[in-house]
Amino acid sequence: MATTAAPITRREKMEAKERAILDAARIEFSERGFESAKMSAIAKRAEVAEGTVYLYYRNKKELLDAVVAQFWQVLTQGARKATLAHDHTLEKLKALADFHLRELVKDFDFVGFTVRTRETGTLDSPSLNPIRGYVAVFDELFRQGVDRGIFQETAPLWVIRDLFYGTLEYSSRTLHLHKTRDAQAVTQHLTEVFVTLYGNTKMARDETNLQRIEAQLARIEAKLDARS
Amino acid sequence: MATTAAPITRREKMEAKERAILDAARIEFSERGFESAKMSAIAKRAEVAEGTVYLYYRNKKELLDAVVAQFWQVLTQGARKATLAHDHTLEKLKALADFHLRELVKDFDFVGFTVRTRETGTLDSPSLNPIRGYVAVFDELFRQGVDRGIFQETAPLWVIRDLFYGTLEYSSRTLHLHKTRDAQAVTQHLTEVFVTLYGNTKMARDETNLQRIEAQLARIEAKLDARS
DNA sequence: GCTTTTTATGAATTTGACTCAATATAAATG
DNA sequence: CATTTATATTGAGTCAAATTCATAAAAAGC
Repeated sequence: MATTAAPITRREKMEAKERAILDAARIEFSERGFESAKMSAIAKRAEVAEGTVYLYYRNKKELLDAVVAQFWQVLTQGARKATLAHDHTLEKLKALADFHLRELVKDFDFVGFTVRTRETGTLDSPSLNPIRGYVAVFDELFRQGVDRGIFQETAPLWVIRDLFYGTLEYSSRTLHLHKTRDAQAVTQHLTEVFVTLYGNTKMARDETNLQRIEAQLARIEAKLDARS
Repeated sequence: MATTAAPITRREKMEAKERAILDAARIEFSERGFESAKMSAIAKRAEVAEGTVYLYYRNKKELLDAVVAQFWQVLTQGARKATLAHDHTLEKLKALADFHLRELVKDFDFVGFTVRTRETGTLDSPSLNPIRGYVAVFDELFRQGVDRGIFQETAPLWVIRDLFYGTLEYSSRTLHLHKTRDAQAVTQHLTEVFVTLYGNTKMARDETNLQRIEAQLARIEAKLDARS
């Protein structure tokens, strides 16, 4: 037991310390915002000296980037889990929208932090990768919808994706400001938007229904005509 | 000449100084971003002493808020002008979307600055008023569309508004990152979205379809009646 | 002109991110 | 296990930049 229970290698120790710093930073940034957050406070919370923080993260901005990256990684797991709970593409989409909006409203500060990270990040900056991973959840979902014949790609995928995430991000802001407004109204509308705009089913169903009825009516009319 | 040309009152002098500081701040913030912008550099550019800046603006953050407010005021004027150039509601909407997206991509830094301002601002913080004024341009436009029978309010106005501005803001970010992508694809799609989602046309088409069927049924009914 | 009030100045203060020489801890070696 | 070597940690010290404030200049009032 002794040998297996306490095999605290040097690496494990450092990893634990890194996690402690990252956790402390997340709390400090969330509570006070980027500017007001003090590196000294983060160090104290993580129970390390101030200088130690700089052994793990080059500077304050890089520490924020790491916190933001972690946030999106956790979010990606949650999103995957939320969508997996459903079978139908549309239900998955609704679940993703609900999940995304709820999390953004809850951890609203991170929207601002993320914008800050994106600001400085270039196209290939690694700090954007976790966000790409998150965005991929939607992309896969939409592609699956296309494969299943539920969606049609009437515009470039990136345009559709920006409509989805853009609407949700902006809405999270107004929902955060106007606490009384109903988040359901947003996601409900957004799924309707997707059905109407990109959905094959409704249009197709309407059309075939119409055609079927008209054909039937024509047959009846012809029969009646023939009889007279 | 002398008396009329130089009636520089104390008030006018101060207002000129305030404008000089604001202009200097806008340039400095744009060029270097909020963190890297130096109050000393702003003071030097405005040709005042460092302490003077603090007579007009409480601190750096408040100076940024003032710059952001001015940005949205100027944007509002531009948006009004851009929409006035058209008669039809849909053309106005397209013009507003084009204008908005173009300006956001051009002065992309201000998207970040605005988020920062919104972060701290509460519901009644005066720094949000200029943004409200800007948003009103869209609201008026949409209402006009409803009045003219072009649009129907199938969802709360704020939901529709968030879809409009959210999509544009998020898209400005991706367009800024991926320079090759086409802004037209966004605004084009967005106007189509509005026609499809909130336009009366679809309903109208459904109506004529329905009328056609009803007419046919009426004919059949008449024939049946005639026979008996 | 002289006094009072308002506005401007920039040196001094303060704050907080970041550095680095000194120290502690762990691994390697014999 | 003692000794050397490598690695990790510390926190006092440096430095840059926001903010303050005693002092000076300018304007207004009389």
